[in-house]
Amino acid sequence: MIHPRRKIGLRDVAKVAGVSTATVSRAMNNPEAVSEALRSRVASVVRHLGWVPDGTARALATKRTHTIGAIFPTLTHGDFARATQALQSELALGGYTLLLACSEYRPEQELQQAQKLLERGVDALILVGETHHAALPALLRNNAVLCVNTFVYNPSTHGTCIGPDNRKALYRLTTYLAELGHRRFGVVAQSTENNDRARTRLQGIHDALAERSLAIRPGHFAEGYWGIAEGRQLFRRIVATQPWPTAVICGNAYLAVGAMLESQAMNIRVPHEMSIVGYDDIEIMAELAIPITTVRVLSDEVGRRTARFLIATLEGKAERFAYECDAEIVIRASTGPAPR
Amino acid sequence: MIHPRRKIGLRDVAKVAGVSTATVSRAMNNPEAVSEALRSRVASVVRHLGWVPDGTARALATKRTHTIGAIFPTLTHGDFARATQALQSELALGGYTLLLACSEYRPEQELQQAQKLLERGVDALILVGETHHAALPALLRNNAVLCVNTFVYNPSTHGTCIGPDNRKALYRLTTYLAELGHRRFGVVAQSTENNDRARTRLQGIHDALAERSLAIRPGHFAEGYWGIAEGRQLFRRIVATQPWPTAVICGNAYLAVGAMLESQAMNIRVPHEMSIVGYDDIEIMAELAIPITTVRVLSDEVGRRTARFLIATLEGKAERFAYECDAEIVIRASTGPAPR
DNA sequence: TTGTAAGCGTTATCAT
DNA sequence: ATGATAACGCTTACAA
Repeated sequence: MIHPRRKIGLRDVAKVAGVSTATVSRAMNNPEAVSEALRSRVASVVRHLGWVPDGTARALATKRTHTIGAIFPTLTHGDFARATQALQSELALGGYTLLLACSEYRPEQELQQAQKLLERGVDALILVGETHHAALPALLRNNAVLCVNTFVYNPSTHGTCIGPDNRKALYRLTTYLAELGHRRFGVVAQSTENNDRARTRLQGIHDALAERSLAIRPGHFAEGYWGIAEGRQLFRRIVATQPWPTAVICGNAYLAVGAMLESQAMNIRVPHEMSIVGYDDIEIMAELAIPITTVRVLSDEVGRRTARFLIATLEGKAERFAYECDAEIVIRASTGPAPR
Repeated sequence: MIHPRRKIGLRDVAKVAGVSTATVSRAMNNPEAVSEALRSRVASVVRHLGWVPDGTARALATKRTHTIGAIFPTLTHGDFARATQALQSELALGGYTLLLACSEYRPEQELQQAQKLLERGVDALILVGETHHAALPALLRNNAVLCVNTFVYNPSTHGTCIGPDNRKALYRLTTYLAELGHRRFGVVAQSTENNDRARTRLQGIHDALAERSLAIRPGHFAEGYWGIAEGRQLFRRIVATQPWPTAVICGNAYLAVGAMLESQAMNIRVPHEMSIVGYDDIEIMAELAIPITTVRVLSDEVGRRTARFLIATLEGKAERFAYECDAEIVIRASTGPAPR
C-alpha cells in the first residue's frame, strides 16, 4: 500500500477498478445488485487502496448518520453507567455509534444538548424519564426524530418508554415490609427535583402505605441526593426522632449503604431493631456485613433493549413502543419482621 | 413559525433575507466579516424560520465534525465513568460532542472501534493506556488524526499522554508501607492482561521492594480482575499461606474493599495485624468501619485536561504534549506500623 | 462588504 | 447489470 499523496476516495477506487463510482458504491452497499466479477474486482481494489468510505459524505447523501444520541442526567451513578455500556455495545453490533451528553439533572441543559445532538444529525435520541423541558416535545416533532424515554415505564404516555415500573417497584417493596409487620416507616428519599423516577417511586411508597391507612411521620422523612456520606447523615437525622421507624426505605443504592453503615456505627441491630432497604442493586450491597435488601433494576437490560428497539425501528421493522423491564426485590439480611 | 413543507435550509434563509447563501453562512460563522445591517437581518430571519444548520453538510464542507471519539476499556469502573463525565462536559463547553466506544480490554476491539470512529470523521481520538494493537499507530498516522493516551504518564513516549504516573504512585505507596516497617507484602493484583497501567503499577511495587532487597513470596501474589467478591476470594487465598503478609496491596478500589471486608469477616485486626491498601479512591473506601488507605487519582481531572488539550490543539493553540495528573496517597485507618 | 459558483465524497435516479 | 449525472446542504475561494 503506497503512501497516498491525496486522501483516496470513491472516484479513485472506481478509476483503478475501471468502473463507475456508482458501481463501487453499489458493490459496497448493495452487493447483490452487482455481478460477481465486478464485485470481487472492486473489493480487491478497495482493499489494495485501503479505501475507507467517508462517513460525513455518506451521511449527507443518505440523511442517515448511523449515530444515536443519549442524554443521561449523570454518568457516575452505577445504573446509568451500566446502561451506557450496554447501550454502546449493542448499538455497535448494529453499526451505530453512541453520541453521549449529560444533562446534570437540568431540563434546560437537556434541551440544549438535544438541540446540539439534532444538529449533529443523530438518527434517534435517548432520554431518561418522561418529563422534560416544555420546549423539547416541539423540537422532537419538528425534527421528526425517533426518541425513547428510558428508565420509566408508563404505557399510557405518548412516546416510547423502556424501563422499570418505578411506582410498582416501590409499592411492592413497601408492601413486603408492611407484611413483615412494619408500621412506622422512615424514608431517606432521593430528591424529586427534575427526577420523575424518584417522584414515582415515592408515590409507590405512599400508595402502599395509604392502603393500610399508614403515613410517614414528618420527622421520618429526609430528602437528599446521592452518596454514602449523605445517606449516613440523613439516616442519623431520621433516627433522632423518637420513636424510631422500624423500617427505613432509601431512595438509591448509595443512600442505603450510608444508612446501613451509620446504623452499624450506632449499634442499631439490623434487622432486629430496624429493617433497611434500598433501590437499585450494586455489588457492595450484597457484600457488606449485613447485606442490604433492595430492588434490582437491570440497567444493562434497559440499555440493550433500547438499542435493539432503536435499530429495529430505524431498519423499518415496526415494533412495540413500551417495554417494561424487570425490577425484582432481592431479599437479604437487612430486612426482617418488625420488632415486638 | 409556520409549519414548513420541506425542511428549510440555508438557501431558504438567504432567499427570505434577500442575500446570498455565502452571506448567511458568513453571518453565522464569521460575523465580523458581515455588515451590521445584514448580520442582524440574517439573524432575525434565521430565528424566524427556525433554521438549524445541518451538521453533516457542514462537516463535509469543512472536514471537521466537531466530534471527538473516546475508547475506554469499560464504563462501569468508577474512574472511567468519572473521566467520561468530565470529558463530555468540558467538550460540550467547547462545542464538541463525545462519541463513545468501549474496547472491553480487547486490543482488536479497540482497533476496530478506532476504525469506526475514524470513518465517522472524529476530529480526535482518546485512548486509554499506551500499548495498543500493532495496527493502530499506522491507522492513526494514515488518518493524520489527533490522538491522546490517557491514564498514563510517560513523557518519553512519542504520543501525547495525560494521566498519573502509575509506577511512581505505587512505588510511593509501597515505600510508605516499607517505612512503616513492613517486610512481608501481599498483592491482590489487577490482571495485567491488556492493561499496561496495571503492569506499570506492579512494576512500581517491585521497584520499591527491590530497593530494600525484598520480594513477594509466590503464595502472597494473586491476580484477578475487578469486583468486591473477587477481592474477598483472592484475599482469602493469600492469607491461606503462613506466615501472612503484614501488608496487602490491592490493584484497584473494589479489590481493596473486598479484601477489607474479608479481613473483617475473618476477624483479622486491621491495621494492627495487617495493613491493607488500594488504588483509586471511591467513596465507600472512606466510609467503611475501617477506612482504606489508597491512591487518589483525579479521574475528572484526566478527563477535563484531555478535553482542554484537544480543543486547544484543534483550535490551533499549540500546547504541551504530556500532562502528569496528581496521584496522592490518602492515608486512612487501614494502614499502620508492621506488627511486632 | 457581498455575490457567484465550485467543490466536499457519497448515494441514488435515470437511462442504457 | 452498469454508467452518467444530479442531488445532499453547506463553506469558501475568487470576483465584483
